[in-house]
Amino acid sequence: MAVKKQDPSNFIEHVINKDLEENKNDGRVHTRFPPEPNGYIHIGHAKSICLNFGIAENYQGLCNLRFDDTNPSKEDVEYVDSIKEDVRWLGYDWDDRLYYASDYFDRLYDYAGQLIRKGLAYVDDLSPDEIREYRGTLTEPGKESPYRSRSAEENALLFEKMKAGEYKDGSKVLRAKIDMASGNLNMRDPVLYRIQRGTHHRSGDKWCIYPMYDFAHPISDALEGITHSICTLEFEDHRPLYNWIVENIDIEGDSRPKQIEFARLNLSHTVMSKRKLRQLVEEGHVRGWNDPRMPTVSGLRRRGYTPESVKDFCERIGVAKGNSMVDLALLEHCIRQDLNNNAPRVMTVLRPLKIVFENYPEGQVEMLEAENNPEKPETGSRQIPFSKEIYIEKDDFLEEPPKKFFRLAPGREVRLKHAYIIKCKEVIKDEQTGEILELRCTYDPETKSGTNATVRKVKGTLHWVSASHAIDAEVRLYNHLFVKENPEEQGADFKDNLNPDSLEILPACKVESSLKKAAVSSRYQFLRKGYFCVDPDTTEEKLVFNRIVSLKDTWAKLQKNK
RNA sequence: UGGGGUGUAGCCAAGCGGUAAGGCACUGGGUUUUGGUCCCAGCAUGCGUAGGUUCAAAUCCUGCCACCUCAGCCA
Repeated sequence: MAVKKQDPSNFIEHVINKDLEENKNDGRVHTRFPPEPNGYIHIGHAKSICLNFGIAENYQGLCNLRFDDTNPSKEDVEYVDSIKEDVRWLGYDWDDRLYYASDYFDRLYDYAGQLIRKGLAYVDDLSPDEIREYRGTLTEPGKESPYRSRSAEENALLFEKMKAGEYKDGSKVLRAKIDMASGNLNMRDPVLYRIQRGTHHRSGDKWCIYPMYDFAHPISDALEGITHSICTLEFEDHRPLYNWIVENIDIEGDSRPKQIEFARLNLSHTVMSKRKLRQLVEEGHVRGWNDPRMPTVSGLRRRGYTPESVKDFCERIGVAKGNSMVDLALLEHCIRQDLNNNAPRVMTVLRPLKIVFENYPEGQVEMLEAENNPEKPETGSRQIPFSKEIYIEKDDFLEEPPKKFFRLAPGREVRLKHAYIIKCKEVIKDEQTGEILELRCTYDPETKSGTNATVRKVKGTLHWVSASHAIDAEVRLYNHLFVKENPEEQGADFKDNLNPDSLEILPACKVESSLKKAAVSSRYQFLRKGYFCVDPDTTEEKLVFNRIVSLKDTWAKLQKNK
């Protein structure tokens, strides 16, 4: 028995509360997530998954996973496997309620027979082109097919022969007999079954006729006892048809599922249709469905997003009926918040610049204590080596520092995180190119972190790694996949807006040695840089990191606004 | 031009006749050995628009405007 929610958080929960008050569905709440296995799911699907499974959780109801696999020409087990993995990764469980529309093919066929006997469906011999012509237009009514008035007996026989494979693909269809003059085109005798030979990923070659979505979906819902069938806005004008099917078919039990539509998710700086995502994959603009730049669930996972952050995002964006475009910055906020609390900190240098300490003894190494996560003191600390030669970040040094630049410059002092205050004495350059090769600095032994002498304040603190102890790594920086907020605006080819700098590979980074055995998929905060995740491309010889998201950077913002 | 929807801040989004929640973004300030985090403050005399009803309207009524969506034997 479902429990009414006290604080309905969107219009769908209001509807459900009302149904519960009115004692509909014996007090049950039962939803379903019904993907077609014809591609990898993306964050828009995640919104639907969180909605459907979330409602089941909120109301102590149930949510099924059902594959809507009524079109063998487009579907494949590869996709059903990936979808199951992705739903599980998000943290949802369908228990024993994994269904396939194809499981219902026999019953669907029988229900079609029921409609035929009631005189509510007929076999039509019109060609696809003719059906389109007869359908009329948005403003003019359609006209009835000459085959519309066949007897129930004849229709039953014809439909049986369709099933038996006696007709060519596309030569006949089964249509509902509704209203060719309806203002809603979906009600102008919609096609219920088509002849389409092709091996189905589950039923094999058993069938040569397949039910259409509009016929299979409401019946599947009813058979599973779904109470609230949640779908996206473009199905709004299919609702009368959905109801027509449910009302004209005698389903065992008394289930009257209700279709409710909400607005699909649009995210800025990316695209969200399977067709376009497929195009990016097939034309090689990305490295696959799980490329870390893709908004697919598998892409987000490889990028390093946590399921918690994705679910948090789905909750924050809300559920409504107005088309909207959510700012990618909100997704980034969600993962930053999660990882700020949970990711261990490490020091890495992405673009190394060497520093030699003139006053540090040759060959000496000392171990310094570094906290693992200031947000979680209980995670303790580790020891990191300090020595005569270290690397700092190239852009943490400027020969001619502008105002408000708090980092290193000739004659200036900064603190090295967890270590000492240092001073820049000399800049060594390539005589030919003028390129800065290394810095000569001194360190102040009185200023070791954690000692009393640390009362001395300097404006800037830099991260660093000991040159001889650091290990090499490749770091992949990701930026927006598209340069425009809405890549598909005004009919422009979305691919023209692809960001040429969406992937930046830094092959020669220096990372602290504690990362040596970092497990694939583990996440870290690279101090002052961002959150990073070990990519599966990592091998014994080569560490590879993905940047999940940068840290907020007010200095960079200042520069940009100038 | 027919049917179905939607208009609340730069972006999402609550609100359901009693005088505009919250989040993101943005802007100031404080703390800080991460220019991170955290904290504080600011950010719609206004709810597409014009009328009407009411003591009282984002909420109810009427007209208008804008945008989305539908003419697959896809889902």
